[in-house]
Amino acid sequence: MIETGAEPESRAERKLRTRRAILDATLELCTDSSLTALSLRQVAKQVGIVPTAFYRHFDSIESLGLALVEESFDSLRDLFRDVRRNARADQDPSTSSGHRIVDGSIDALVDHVHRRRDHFGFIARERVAGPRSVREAIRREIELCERELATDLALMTGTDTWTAKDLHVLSSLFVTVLVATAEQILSTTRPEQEEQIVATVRTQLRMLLIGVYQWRSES
Amino acid sequence: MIETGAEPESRAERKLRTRRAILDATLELCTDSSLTALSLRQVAKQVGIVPTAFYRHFDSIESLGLALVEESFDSLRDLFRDVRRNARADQDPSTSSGHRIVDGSIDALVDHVHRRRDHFGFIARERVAGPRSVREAIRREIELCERELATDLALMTGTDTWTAKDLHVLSSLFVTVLVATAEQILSTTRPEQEEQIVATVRTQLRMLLIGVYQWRSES
DNA sequence: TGTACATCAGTGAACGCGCGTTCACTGATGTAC
DNA sequence: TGTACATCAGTGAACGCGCGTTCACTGATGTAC
Repeated sequence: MIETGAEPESRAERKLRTRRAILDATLELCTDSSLTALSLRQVAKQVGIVPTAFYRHFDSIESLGLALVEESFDSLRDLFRDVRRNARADQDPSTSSGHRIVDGSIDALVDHVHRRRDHFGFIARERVAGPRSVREAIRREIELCERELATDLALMTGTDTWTAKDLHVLSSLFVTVLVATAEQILSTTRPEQEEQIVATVRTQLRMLLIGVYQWRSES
Repeated sequence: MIETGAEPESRAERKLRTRRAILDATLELCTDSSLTALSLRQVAKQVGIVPTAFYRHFDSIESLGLALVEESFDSLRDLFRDVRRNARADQDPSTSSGHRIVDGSIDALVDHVHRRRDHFGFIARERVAGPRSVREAIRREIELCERELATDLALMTGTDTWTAKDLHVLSSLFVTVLVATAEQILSTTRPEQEEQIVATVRTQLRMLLIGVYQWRSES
């Protein structure tokens, strides 16, 4: 086939593009309010298709929600990857009490939340207010993240004597603080307020790290 | 007037009773899904009144939501009062590293969350998924709680040299963990899972307390 | 105490509207020969 | 390469239903004299 200026778009490509548009429209439409308050017709209207065309892509708003859980957690895992790379490149906790790892992780968090407000907002909201199946899917993904982070923490200096249980306990606390911080960043638009949030969480993690360095697991 | 067996109910009393029924019906109907997905007609049906009678009590679902924020935070303040009384009765951190205060506070949390699942669930959900005005009202109330807790923390042994800022930072971390724990308790029905949640948060707070006892505020 | 009037919580019909879902369809793209 | 047929993303009419809100109303409770 001879290449022409006008790109030929296959049926499959076009379908994928519409699917993408549905996902984007949904993220945009539920920035406040939640999936459970969103109608199929609103989504179709935003995308520019007739309501019935929606069914070519998803069974229901709920299954569309499950697809959004998957792609939102891709964004969350991107953040985790950045944090991990950051921490590996900066292994000198003895002199800094982990300050640089904390600062770097928070910077990464802020950066990723800004870049994907839609995904992080989606997780924060639907985690408690979405349809049951969506809430459960999010809970499962968060548990995966906690487990993953726990194995990372085991590689840090100072945690070599910890039990697996204690590692998971710490991991879960980090994830809780991370989620709460993301929620706070998302709920403000004023930069000086955001700086305050960041300064607060930085101090919180430093306080916590002091405890971590002193902690000895009970057999 | 002569007292009879059948109680005479004034118009005002009857109105209050209906108002109460509307509040209760709303809490029950939105245990999953959120206020924004709730219709005035659903509420009226549950209460057993005609939809238009709703307007005798509230302008809209949103203003009904604001009333529920107030009464839900009454429950939260009850919890805070219990925790405070508990902590005051048990002032011996030197020997226990605050273990007994932590344990007592967590017990109080679990107890109150069970007794008012509806109120705590309402706060957790509408905090991120409610109508804007409801979200804002909840944010304000939580900030009040944080400030209140900060002044309580100032009275604890060991924090006498802390800056006001650091006290608030710590207070906000406690509230974050408290909210997250309440959310987790609410999302499970299996007792053994709840024990696990409680054990986890107990360890988390103990780790944190070690850091707190070592913390020195920078001038 | 009795009467005449005011108040107001709750009623019920009606409205226009957006909802999810069904169904038969169109017409461009893809495939088999 | 050309033709005949299959696929299938998107269309558009139609359905019965629940929505918020309006309006004029009813009848029990409350109040003034």
